[in-house]
Amino acid sequence: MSLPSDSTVETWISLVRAHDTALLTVERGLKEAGFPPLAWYDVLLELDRIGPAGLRPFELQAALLLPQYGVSRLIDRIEKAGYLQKQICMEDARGHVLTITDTGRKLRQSMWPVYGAAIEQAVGEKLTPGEMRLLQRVLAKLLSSDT
Amino acid sequence: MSLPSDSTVETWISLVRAHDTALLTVERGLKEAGFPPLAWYDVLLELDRIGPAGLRPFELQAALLLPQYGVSRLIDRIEKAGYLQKQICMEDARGHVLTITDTGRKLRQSMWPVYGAAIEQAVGEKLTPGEMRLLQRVLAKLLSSDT
DNA sequence: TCAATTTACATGCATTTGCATTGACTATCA
DNA sequence: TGATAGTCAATGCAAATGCATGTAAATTGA
Repeated sequence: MSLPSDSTVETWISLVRAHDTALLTVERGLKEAGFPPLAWYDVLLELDRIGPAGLRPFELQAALLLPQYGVSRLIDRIEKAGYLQKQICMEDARGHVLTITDTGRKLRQSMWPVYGAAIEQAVGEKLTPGEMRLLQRVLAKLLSSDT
Repeated sequence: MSLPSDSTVETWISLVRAHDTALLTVERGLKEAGFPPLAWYDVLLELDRIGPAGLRPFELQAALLLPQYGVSRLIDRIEKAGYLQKQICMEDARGHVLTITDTGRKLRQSMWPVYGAAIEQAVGEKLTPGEMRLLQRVLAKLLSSDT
Protein backbone atom coordinates (compact mmCIF):
# COMPACT_ATOMS: atom_id res chain seq x y z
CA MET A 1 0.00 0.00 0.00
CA SER A 2 2.96 2.36 0.32
CA LEU A 3 3.63 5.07 -2.20
CA PRO A 4 6.75 5.26 -4.36
CA SER A 5 9.62 7.68 -3.87
CA ASP A 6 10.24 10.34 -6.50
CA SER A 7 13.18 8.32 -7.69
CA THR A 8 10.99 5.26 -8.14
CA VAL A 9 8.48 7.20 -10.17
CA GLU A 10 11.20 8.72 -12.34
CA THR A 11 12.64 5.28 -12.92
CA TRP A 12 9.24 3.95 -13.95
CA ILE A 13 8.80 6.80 -16.39
CA SER A 14 12.27 6.29 -17.83
CA LEU A 15 11.50 2.64 -18.38
CA VAL A 16 8.25 3.31 -20.18
CA ARG A 17 9.65 6.05 -22.38
CA ALA A 18 12.79 4.17 -23.31
CA HIS A 19 10.80 1.08 -24.14
CA ASP A 20 8.16 2.90 -26.15
CA THR A 21 10.76 4.81 -28.11
CA ALA A 22 12.80 1.74 -28.92
CA LEU A 23 9.74 -0.30 -29.81
CA LEU A 24 8.53 2.42 -32.12
CA THR A 25 11.82 2.35 -33.97
CA VAL A 26 11.69 -1.40 -34.35
CA GLU A 27 8.05 -1.69 -35.42
CA ARG A 28 8.45 1.17 -37.85
CA GLY A 29 11.48 -0.52 -39.38
CA LEU A 30 9.57 -3.74 -39.94
CA LYS A 31 6.54 -2.02 -41.37
CA GLU A 32 8.56 0.14 -43.73
CA ALA A 33 10.14 -2.99 -45.11
CA GLY A 34 6.69 -4.50 -45.66
CA PHE A 35 6.97 -7.11 -42.92
CA PRO A 36 4.40 -8.28 -40.39
CA PRO A 37 4.56 -7.03 -36.81
CA LEU A 38 7.14 -8.04 -34.25
CA ALA A 39 4.87 -10.62 -32.62
CA TRP A 40 4.97 -12.72 -35.78
CA TYR A 41 8.74 -12.78 -35.63
CA ASP A 42 8.66 -13.89 -32.01
CA VAL A 43 6.37 -16.78 -32.83
CA LEU A 44 8.39 -17.85 -35.85
CA LEU A 45 11.62 -17.62 -33.91
CA GLU A 46 10.36 -19.92 -31.17
CA LEU A 47 9.02 -22.41 -33.69
CA ASP A 48 12.18 -22.27 -35.75
CA ARG A 49 14.28 -22.91 -32.67
CA ILE A 50 12.28 -25.91 -31.51
CA GLY A 51 12.29 -27.41 -34.98
CA PRO A 52 10.06 -30.29 -36.13
CA ALA A 53 9.07 -31.16 -32.56
CA GLY A 54 6.92 -28.05 -32.56
CA LEU A 55 5.34 -26.18 -29.68
CA ARG A 56 1.93 -26.19 -28.06
CA PRO A 57 0.06 -22.88 -27.97
CA PHE A 58 0.30 -22.76 -24.18
CA GLU A 59 4.06 -23.09 -24.40
CA LEU A 60 4.15 -20.24 -26.84
CA GLN A 61 1.99 -18.25 -24.48
CA ALA A 62 4.48 -18.68 -21.68
CA ALA A 63 7.36 -17.67 -23.95
CA LEU A 64 5.63 -14.63 -25.39
CA LEU A 65 3.94 -13.10 -22.35
CA LEU A 66 0.61 -12.79 -24.16
CA PRO A 67 -2.91 -13.62 -22.98
CA GLN A 68 -4.36 -16.97 -24.02
CA TYR A 69 -6.82 -15.56 -26.52
CA GLY A 70 -4.11 -13.35 -27.95
CA VAL A 71 -1.94 -16.33 -28.73
CA SER A 72 -4.89 -18.24 -30.12
CA ARG A 73 -5.71 -15.55 -32.64
CA LEU A 74 -2.12 -14.64 -33.44
CA ILE A 75 -1.59 -18.28 -34.37
CA ASP A 76 -4.69 -18.23 -36.53
CA ARG A 77 -3.44 -15.28 -38.51
CA ILE A 78 0.04 -16.66 -38.99
CA GLU A 79 -1.38 -20.01 -40.02
CA LYS A 80 -3.74 -18.36 -42.47
CA ALA A 81 -0.74 -16.60 -43.96
CA GLY A 82 0.95 -19.97 -44.37
CA TYR A 83 3.90 -19.50 -42.04
CA LEU A 84 3.00 -22.20 -39.51
CA GLN A 85 0.99 -25.41 -39.36
CA LYS A 86 -1.31 -26.76 -36.70
CA GLN A 87 -0.92 -30.51 -36.32
CA ILE A 88 -2.96 -32.85 -34.17
CA CYS A 89 -1.43 -33.61 -30.82
CA MET A 90 -1.06 -37.25 -29.92
CA GLU A 91 -0.54 -36.75 -26.22
CA ASP A 92 -3.46 -34.39 -25.70
CA ALA A 93 -6.46 -34.27 -27.98
CA ARG A 94 -7.48 -30.86 -26.69
CA GLY A 95 -4.49 -29.16 -28.21
CA HIS A 96 -2.29 -29.17 -31.23
CA VAL A 97 1.33 -28.87 -32.08
CA LEU A 98 2.60 -25.89 -34.00
CA THR A 99 5.44 -26.15 -36.46
CA ILE A 100 6.98 -23.58 -38.74
CA THR A 101 6.67 -24.05 -42.48
CA ASP A 102 9.40 -23.59 -45.06
CA THR A 103 7.87 -20.29 -46.05
CA GLY A 104 7.79 -19.34 -42.39
CA ARG A 105 11.45 -20.12 -41.99
CA LYS A 106 12.22 -18.04 -45.04
CA LEU A 107 10.15 -15.15 -43.76
CA ARG A 108 11.93 -15.18 -40.43
CA GLN A 109 15.29 -15.21 -42.15
CA SER A 110 14.36 -12.32 -44.37
CA MET A 111 13.00 -10.34 -41.42
CA TRP A 112 16.12 -10.66 -39.33
CA PRO A 113 18.31 -8.16 -41.21
CA VAL A 114 15.62 -5.54 -40.84
CA TYR A 115 14.72 -6.39 -37.26
CA GLY A 116 18.37 -6.68 -36.30
CA ALA A 117 19.23 -3.35 -37.87
CA ALA A 118 16.39 -1.72 -35.97
CA ILE A 119 17.59 -3.20 -32.68
CA GLU A 120 21.08 -2.03 -33.46
CA GLN A 121 19.78 1.44 -34.15
CA ALA A 122 17.53 1.54 -31.10
CA VAL A 123 19.93 -0.03 -28.62
CA GLY A 124 23.31 -1.02 -30.01
CA GLU A 125 24.26 2.41 -31.24
CA LYS A 126 23.24 4.14 -28.04
CA LEU A 127 25.02 2.08 -25.39
CA THR A 128 28.49 0.82 -24.64
CA PRO A 129 28.96 -2.88 -23.87
CA GLY A 130 29.39 -2.01 -20.21
CA GLU A 131 26.16 -0.08 -20.13
CA MET A 132 24.39 -3.02 -21.72
CA ARG A 133 25.64 -5.42 -19.06
CA LEU A 134 24.57 -2.99 -16.37
CA LEU A 135 21.17 -2.50 -17.90
CA GLN A 136 20.54 -6.22 -18.25
CA ARG A 137 21.56 -6.84 -14.67
CA VAL A 138 19.24 -4.19 -13.25
CA LEU A 139 16.30 -4.93 -15.54
CA ALA A 140 16.52 -8.59 -14.56
CA LYS A 141 15.73 -7.58 -11.01
CA LEU A 142 12.40 -6.20 -12.14
CA LEU A 143 11.29 -9.66 -13.21
CA SER A 144 11.47 -11.29 -9.79
CA SER A 145 7.95 -12.12 -8.69
CA ASP A 146 8.41 -12.11 -4.91
CA THR A 147 6.01 -9.86 -3.07
CA MET B 1 22.36 -1.71 -41.93
CA SER B 2 24.63 -3.52 -39.47
CA LEU B 3 23.38 -6.31 -37.25
CA PRO B 4 23.36 -6.16 -33.46
CA SER B 5 25.74 -8.04 -31.17
CA ASP B 6 24.36 -10.78 -28.95
CA SER B 7 24.67 -8.42 -26.04
CA THR B 8 22.60 -5.81 -27.84
CA VAL B 9 19.86 -8.32 -28.59
CA GLU B 10 19.84 -9.55 -25.00
CA THR B 11 19.58 -5.99 -23.78
CA TRP B 12 16.66 -5.33 -26.10
CA ILE B 13 14.88 -8.43 -24.83
CA SER B 14 15.53 -7.48 -21.21
CA LEU B 15 14.05 -4.07 -21.85
CA VAL B 16 10.90 -5.43 -23.43
CA ARG B 17 10.32 -8.09 -20.80
CA ALA B 18 10.97 -5.80 -17.86
CA HIS B 19 8.68 -3.16 -19.29
CA ASP B 20 5.88 -5.57 -20.16
CA THR B 21 6.03 -7.19 -16.75
CA ALA B 22 5.98 -3.91 -14.87
CA LEU B 23 3.23 -2.49 -17.05
CA LEU B 24 1.11 -5.58 -16.51
CA THR B 25 1.41 -5.11 -12.75
CA VAL B 26 0.40 -1.48 -12.99
CA GLU B 27 -2.54 -1.90 -15.37
CA ARG B 28 -3.82 -4.85 -13.41
CA GLY B 29 -3.68 -2.82 -10.21
CA LEU B 30 -5.72 -0.03 -11.74
CA LYS B 31 -8.29 -2.35 -13.25
CA GLU B 32 -8.76 -4.32 -10.08
CA ALA B 33 -9.52 -1.09 -8.28
CA GLY B 34 -12.11 -0.25 -10.93
CA PHE B 35 -10.16 2.61 -12.49
CA PRO B 36 -9.69 3.53 -16.14
CA PRO B 37 -6.45 2.62 -17.93
CA LEU B 38 -3.12 4.27 -17.35
CA ALA B 39 -3.45 6.56 -20.38
CA TRP B 40 -6.32 8.36 -18.70
CA TYR B 41 -4.16 9.09 -15.72
CA ASP B 42 -1.42 10.47 -17.92
CA VAL B 43 -3.83 12.85 -19.61
CA LEU B 44 -5.38 13.98 -16.35
CA LEU B 45 -1.97 14.48 -14.79
CA GLU B 46 -0.80 16.74 -17.60
CA LEU B 47 -4.01 18.75 -17.51
CA ASP B 48 -3.95 18.99 -13.73
CA ARG B 49 -0.37 20.24 -13.82
CA ILE B 50 -1.02 22.93 -16.39
CA GLY B 51 -4.11 24.11 -14.58
CA PRO B 52 -6.75 26.46 -16.02
CA ALA B 53 -4.52 27.44 -18.94
CA GLY B 54 -5.17 24.01 -20.38
CA LEU B 55 -3.37 22.16 -23.14
CA ARG B 56 -3.92 21.71 -26.85
CA PRO B 57 -4.32 18.15 -28.11
CA PHE B 58 -1.07 18.37 -30.06
CA GLU B 59 0.76 19.34 -26.89
CA LEU B 60 -0.71 16.34 -25.14
CA GLN B 61 0.38 14.22 -28.06
CA ALA B 62 3.96 15.32 -27.65
CA ALA B 63 3.86 14.63 -23.92
CA LEU B 64 2.23 11.23 -24.24
CA LEU B 65 4.05 9.71 -27.19
CA LEU B 66 0.79 8.70 -28.86
CA PRO B 67 -0.32 9.00 -32.50
CA GLN B 68 -2.53 11.94 -33.41
CA TYR B 69 -5.70 9.91 -33.87
CA GLY B 70 -4.99 8.08 -30.63
CA VAL B 71 -4.95 11.32 -28.70
CA SER B 72 -8.03 12.56 -30.51
CA ARG B 73 -10.07 9.57 -29.48
CA LEU B 74 -8.62 9.23 -26.02
CA ILE B 75 -9.69 12.81 -25.40
CA ASP B 76 -13.16 12.04 -26.73
CA ARG B 77 -13.61 9.19 -24.28
CA ILE B 78 -12.33 11.10 -21.29
CA GLU B 79 -14.50 14.06 -22.20
CA LYS B 80 -17.53 11.82 -22.58
CA ALA B 81 -16.81 10.49 -19.10
CA GLY B 82 -16.78 14.06 -17.83
CA TYR B 83 -13.18 14.31 -16.68
CA LEU B 84 -12.05 17.01 -19.11
CA GLN B 85 -13.54 19.83 -21.14
CA LYS B 86 -12.86 20.99 -24.68
CA GLN B 87 -12.95 24.77 -24.92
CA ILE B 88 -12.68 26.88 -28.03
CA CYS B 89 -9.23 28.17 -28.76
CA MET B 90 -8.89 31.88 -29.35
CA GLU B 91 -5.46 31.78 -30.96
CA ASP B 92 -6.26 29.02 -33.42
CA ALA B 93 -9.76 28.20 -34.58
CA ARG B 94 -8.71 24.77 -35.80
CA GLY B 95 -8.06 23.48 -32.34
CA HIS B 96 -9.33 23.63 -28.84
CA VAL B 97 -7.98 23.89 -25.35
CA LEU B 98 -8.38 21.03 -22.93
CA THR B 99 -8.87 21.57 -19.23
CA ILE B 100 -9.45 19.13 -16.44
CA THR B 101 -12.79 19.22 -14.61
CA ASP B 102 -13.32 19.01 -10.86
CA THR B 103 -14.42 15.41 -11.24
CA GLY B 104 -11.32 14.80 -13.29
CA ARG B 105 -9.11 16.22 -10.59
CA LYS B 106 -10.84 14.05 -8.03
CA LEU B 107 -10.45 10.96 -10.18
CA ARG B 108 -6.74 11.58 -10.61
CA GLN B 109 -6.31 12.03 -6.90
CA SER B 110 -8.16 8.85 -6.12
CA MET B 111 -6.16 6.93 -8.72
CA TRP B 112 -2.79 7.94 -7.38
CA PRO B 113 -2.70 5.72 -4.29
CA VAL B 114 -3.44 2.70 -6.46
CA TYR B 115 -1.16 3.70 -9.30
CA GLY B 116 1.59 4.67 -6.89
CA ALA B 117 1.34 1.42 -4.99
CA ALA B 118 1.61 -0.50 -8.24
CA ILE B 119 4.71 1.44 -9.27
CA GLU B 120 6.20 0.81 -5.86
CA GLN B 121 5.48 -2.88 -6.20
CA ALA B 122 6.75 -3.09 -9.77
CA VAL B 123 9.85 -0.93 -9.39
CA GLY B 124 10.41 0.46 -5.90
CA GLU B 125 10.49 -2.84 -4.11
CA LYS B 126 12.83 -4.44 -6.62
CA LEU B 127 15.63 -1.88 -6.86
CA THR B 128 17.95 0.00 -4.55
CA PRO B 129 18.23 3.77 -4.93
CA GLY B 130 21.61 3.29 -6.55
CA GLU B 131 20.22 0.88 -9.08
CA MET B 132 17.46 3.33 -9.89
CA ARG B 133 19.91 6.13 -10.58
CA LEU B 134 21.94 3.79 -12.76
CA LEU B 135 18.90 2.61 -14.65
CA GLN B 136 17.66 6.14 -15.28
CA ARG B 137 21.05 7.23 -16.54
CA VAL B 138 21.37 4.37 -18.99
CA LEU B 139 17.75 4.42 -20.17
CA ALA B 140 18.07 8.12 -20.87
CA LYS B 141 20.72 7.31 -23.45
CA LEU B 142 18.18 5.31 -25.41
CA LEU B 143 16.15 8.43 -26.02
CA SER B 144 18.76 10.36 -27.95
CA SER B 145 17.60 10.69 -31.53
CA ASP B 146 20.92 11.10 -33.30
CA THR B 147 21.50 8.65 -36.13
C1' DT C 1 -15.38 -45.66 -12.40
C1' DC C 2 -17.53 -41.72 -12.73
C1' DA C 3 -18.73 -37.01 -11.07
C1' DA C 4 -16.31 -32.78 -10.18
C1' DT C 5 -12.58 -29.97 -11.31
C1' DT C 6 -9.03 -28.29 -14.06
C1' DT C 7 -6.64 -27.45 -18.36
C1' DA C 8 -6.31 -26.31 -23.43
C1' DC C 9 -8.00 -23.74 -26.80
C1' DA C 10 -11.66 -21.09 -29.48
C1' DT C 11 -14.98 -17.43 -30.17
C1' DG C 12 -18.94 -13.77 -29.91
C1' DC C 13 -19.23 -9.27 -28.83
C1' DA C 14 -17.85 -4.74 -27.57
C1' DT C 15 -14.01 -1.64 -27.37
C1' DT C 16 -9.79 0.05 -29.09
C1' DT C 17 -6.32 0.69 -32.54
C1' DG C 18 -4.13 1.60 -37.13
C1' DC C 19 -4.31 3.69 -41.46
C1' DA C 20 -5.72 6.73 -44.75
C1' DT C 21 -8.24 10.53 -45.67
C1' DT C 22 -10.90 14.72 -44.97
C1' DG C 23 -12.21 19.27 -43.32
C1' DA C 24 -11.03 23.30 -41.54
C1' DC C 25 -8.05 26.72 -40.56
C1' DT C 26 -3.19 29.09 -40.66
C1' DA C 27 1.27 30.42 -42.63
C1' DT C 28 4.09 31.45 -46.55
C1' DC C 29 5.53 34.08 -50.13
C1' DA C 30 5.32 35.57 -55.04
C1' DT D 1 -3.99 39.20 -51.90
C1' DG D 2 -4.41 34.97 -53.45
C1' DA D 3 -2.71 30.44 -54.56
C1' DT D 4 0.04 26.84 -52.23
C1' DA D 5 1.63 24.40 -48.67
C1' DG D 6 1.47 23.17 -43.93
C1' DT D 7 -0.80 22.25 -39.41
C1' DC D 8 -4.66 20.78 -36.15
C1' DA D 9 -7.94 17.66 -35.41
C1' DA D 10 -11.76 14.20 -36.56
C1' DT D 11 -13.42 10.04 -38.68
C1' DG D 12 -14.76 5.74 -41.76
C1' DC D 13 -13.30 1.42 -42.10
C1' DA D 14 -10.69 -2.67 -41.29
C1' DA D 15 -7.95 -5.11 -38.05
C1' DA D 16 -6.61 -6.21 -33.44
C1' DT D 17 -7.65 -6.57 -28.51
C1' DG D 18 -10.04 -7.45 -24.04
C1' DC D 19 -13.40 -9.91 -21.67
C1' DA D 20 -16.39 -13.39 -20.73
C1' DT D 21 -17.80 -17.59 -21.95
C1' DG D 22 -18.02 -22.06 -24.47
C1' DT D 23 -16.40 -26.71 -25.76
C1' DA D 24 -13.89 -30.58 -25.23
C1' DA D 25 -10.52 -33.35 -23.20
C1' DA D 26 -7.64 -34.55 -19.23
C1' DT D 27 -7.03 -35.09 -14.27
C1' DT D 28 -8.48 -35.86 -9.63
C1' DG D 29 -10.22 -38.36 -5.95
C1' DA D 30 -14.12 -40.46 -3.44
